[in-house]
Amino acid sequence: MPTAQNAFSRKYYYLGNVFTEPHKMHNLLKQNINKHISLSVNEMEEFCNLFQLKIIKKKTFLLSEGEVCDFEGFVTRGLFRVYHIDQNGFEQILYFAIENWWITDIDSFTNEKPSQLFIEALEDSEVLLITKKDKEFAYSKLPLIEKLFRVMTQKTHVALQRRMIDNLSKTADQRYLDFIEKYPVLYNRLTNLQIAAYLGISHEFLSKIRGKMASKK
Amino acid sequence: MPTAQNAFSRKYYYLGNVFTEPHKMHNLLKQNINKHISLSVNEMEEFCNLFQLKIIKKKTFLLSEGEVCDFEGFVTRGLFRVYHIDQNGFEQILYFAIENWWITDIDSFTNEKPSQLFIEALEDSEVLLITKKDKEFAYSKLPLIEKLFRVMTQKTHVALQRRMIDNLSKTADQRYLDFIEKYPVLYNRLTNLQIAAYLGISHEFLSKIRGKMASKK
DNA sequence: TTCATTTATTGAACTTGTTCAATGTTTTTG
DNA sequence: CAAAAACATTGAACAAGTTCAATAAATGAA
Repeated sequence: MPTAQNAFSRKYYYLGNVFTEPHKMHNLLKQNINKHISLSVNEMEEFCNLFQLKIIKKKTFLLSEGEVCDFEGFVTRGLFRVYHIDQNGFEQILYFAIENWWITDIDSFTNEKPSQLFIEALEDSEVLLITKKDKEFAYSKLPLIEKLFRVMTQKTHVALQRRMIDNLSKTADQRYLDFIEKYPVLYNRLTNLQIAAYLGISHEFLSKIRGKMASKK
Repeated sequence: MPTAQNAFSRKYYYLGNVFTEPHKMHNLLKQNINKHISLSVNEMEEFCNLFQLKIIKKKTFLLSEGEVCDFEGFVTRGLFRVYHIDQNGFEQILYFAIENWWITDIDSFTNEKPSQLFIEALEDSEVLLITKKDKEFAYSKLPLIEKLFRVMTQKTHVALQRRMIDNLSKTADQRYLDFIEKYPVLYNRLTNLQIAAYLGISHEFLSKIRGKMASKK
C-alpha cells in the first residue's frame, strides 16, 4: 500500500478484488474540482491520485462517534447520512451526501478530536477518501488546493446559514415543502424517518403533515 | 484616499477628524491573525494596512438588505448583530459580533449578490474593514492569507453546525442556559429581545422561561 | 414465498411555544 | 428633568409539535 511519501506515484487502487485504473473512478471528482479552481492536467492527476476508493455497504459506518475523523471523502456512488445522537437518544441529521457531495466531520478532522457524529451509508456506496496527511501534503505542494477547500467550505457555510434561518423562521410544513423542492432526488431515495430527522420533527408529525397535504389536493 | 493600487503604502487612517497611526488600532487584529497563521512582521504590516477603520454609531447599519456586501470586517470596539427579516416581518439573528470577531455577509460577499441580511451596530462601534478588491489582492500576494480565511471559515462552520444540532435537539430553556454559559459577555450586553431572536423564540416566552427559573431558585 | 423487521399512518392526551393585550419598568433623548 | 420610546412581565386563549399506543403497509432476508 502506498504511503504519503510516495503518494503522488500511486497508479492503481485496490477495489474489492480488482486493481482499477484511477482515471475512470476519478472523473466525477475532477469535474467537481474544475467547478472551483483551474488545475493543470498534471496537478489534477497528482491531486486525485491522493484519493483512495472505499466501498461501503448499506447500513455500515464510515465514521462512528468517538473516532477521530482523519479523512475527507467525495461520494461517487450511493448515499450517506451524517448525524448526531443527543442525550435523549434522538438522532439529528446534519446532512445527507449523494454522488458529487463531500463528507467529513470537519470539527473532528481539523481539531483531531473524537467525533460526535456518525457517518452511515444508507445505500451501498463508494467514496473516494483522502487522508489528513495527504491533504496537508497537497496544501503544501499545490497552493490552489488551499483555495479549493476555502471556497468549498464557504459554500457549505452559506448553505448552512440558510438552513439555520429557515429552521428559525419556518413551520415544519413549509420546511418539508422546501426540502422536496430543493432535493427531489433525496426525497425519492430517503424514508420519511430520515427526512423527519433532518427537518427536526418527529416522524409521526411528518406523517400527519403528509396526510393533511394529501387531503387538501 | 488610498486605492487598491497603492494600498500597501497607506500610512494613516482618517478617523473622525484625526489622522491616527494604524499600528495602535491594529494590535487586536494582529493578535487575532497570529492565532491562525504565522506572518513575518512585514507581511503582517502589509496585510493590516489594507484595513480601514470605520466608526459606526449605535442603531446604524453597516449593511442593509439589498446591498451587495463588498467588505469583510474585524470588530475592534462595540457590538453588532447580523440578522434576517422573514416574510412575516420577524427577525432571526444569525450571530452577534463583539471585539475580536469578524463580520460579513459571506453569501453576498463571495457571490456578489444583494444581501438578505442586515448588519446593525447595537452599541457605538469601530470596525476595521477590508474591501473585496483588497482581500483578493492579499490572496494573490500573500498565500498564507488564503489559509487564514480557510481556517476561519472552517471554525465558523463548526460553530454553526453545533448550533444547528442544538436547535434541533434542545428545548428553549436549555438553549437559553447554554447561551448564558457560552456567552456571558453577550448576555450582559444584550437585551432579552435580542437573545430571544437569536434563540428563535418570542421574547414573551423567554420572559416566562426567566420567570420560571427565577422562582425555582 | 414467508416470516421478521422496518417503515408509515392515525388518534388522543399532552407539552412547548405563540399571540395578543394589558401593565409596569427602564432607558433614551430633548 | 420630563416625556417618549423601548424593554420586560404576565395571563389567557390558541397553535404547533410530541408522545405513546395501536395498526397497517412495505421491505428484506432466509
